[in-house]
Amino acid sequence: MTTSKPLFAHAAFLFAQMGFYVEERFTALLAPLGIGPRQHGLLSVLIGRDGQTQQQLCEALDIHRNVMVGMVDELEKRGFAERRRHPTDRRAHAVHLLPAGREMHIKSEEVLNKFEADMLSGLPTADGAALVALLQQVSQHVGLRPEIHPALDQPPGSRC
Amino acid sequence: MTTSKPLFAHAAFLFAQMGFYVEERFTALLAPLGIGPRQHGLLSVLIGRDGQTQQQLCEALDIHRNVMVGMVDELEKRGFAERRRHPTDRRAHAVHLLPAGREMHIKSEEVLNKFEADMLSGLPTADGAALVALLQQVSQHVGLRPEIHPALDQPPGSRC
DNA sequence: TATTGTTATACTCTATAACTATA
DNA sequence: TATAGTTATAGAGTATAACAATA
Repeated sequence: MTTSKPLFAHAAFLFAQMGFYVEERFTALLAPLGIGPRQHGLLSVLIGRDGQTQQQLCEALDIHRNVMVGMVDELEKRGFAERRRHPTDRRAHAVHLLPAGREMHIKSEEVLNKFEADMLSGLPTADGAALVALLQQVSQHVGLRPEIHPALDQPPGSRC
Repeated sequence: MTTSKPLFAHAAFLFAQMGFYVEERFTALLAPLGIGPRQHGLLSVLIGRDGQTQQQLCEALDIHRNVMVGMVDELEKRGFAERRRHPTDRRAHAVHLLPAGREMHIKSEEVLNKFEADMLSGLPTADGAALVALLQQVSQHVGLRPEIHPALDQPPGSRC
């Protein structure tokens, strides 16, 4: 049997296709705010818990520590967060949200919610919820931790 | 109301997360065969219809024509396909599959099917089918054409 | 004048490695 | 010796523009 399904019938193709679409579209929608998807993700993690070290932020978002430097630099430059001395480890920085950062996160999450509503508006609401639930199950089943974006997962040895 | 859902509850995050995962994992699984996901996609399109021009392949996969040159170069180098004269347009090349290309496609599709089976093995089969159906609906609703990977969609003016 | 395929150049993103100051 | 943060350099991938042959 070698009838070779078309790409559109493949779950993997659909995942990759939707992944690229979301990345591209969300980037475009956030552009007027002057931030990108990763900045939004970083703000979200900081909203969840303030004062984390850059290392912890790296692990939460699965981003390399070299890249995190630039991301926190930009948060500081925009007045969204600031580096403070870590209470117990003088090597580390504690990254703290500032009011402007919280305001920006509110705006970017509005953009995100509207984007998702539009994206799923072709489906009955029950189906949209079912889709999210199924996605969560698959994500968990393949070993992706919540809150983690597997952009840089393959380096065999060390990371972050 | 500003309770800010965690990232893991967001459909957009889950799509992006799964998209990266699939891209990365499928790349790793294909590596022993010496090809990448895009090569598999190109073979799939050629299986569907032989002798298309590079331009048509560009449109089918939404890949820039400059990139397609290199991709077809590699197909030729590996003996998977060859450029022939187009029957009616002497500017164009007709890309034809060779037996080795068909064999490679069989192998790479086996890899893909096994990968997908593993990925969805945590779900009841009915749920897996439902997930694929929902993904297709959403993909179509947001304007993604079947067989098309929106990697390079944003350039406002021309493309391909 | 527009289109197909091609090549060259520039730019972005990321990976690797090294360095410092602490632990 | 190992870790947090930082910086610099090199590589992969992609976009832009230009070109020759043909429509």
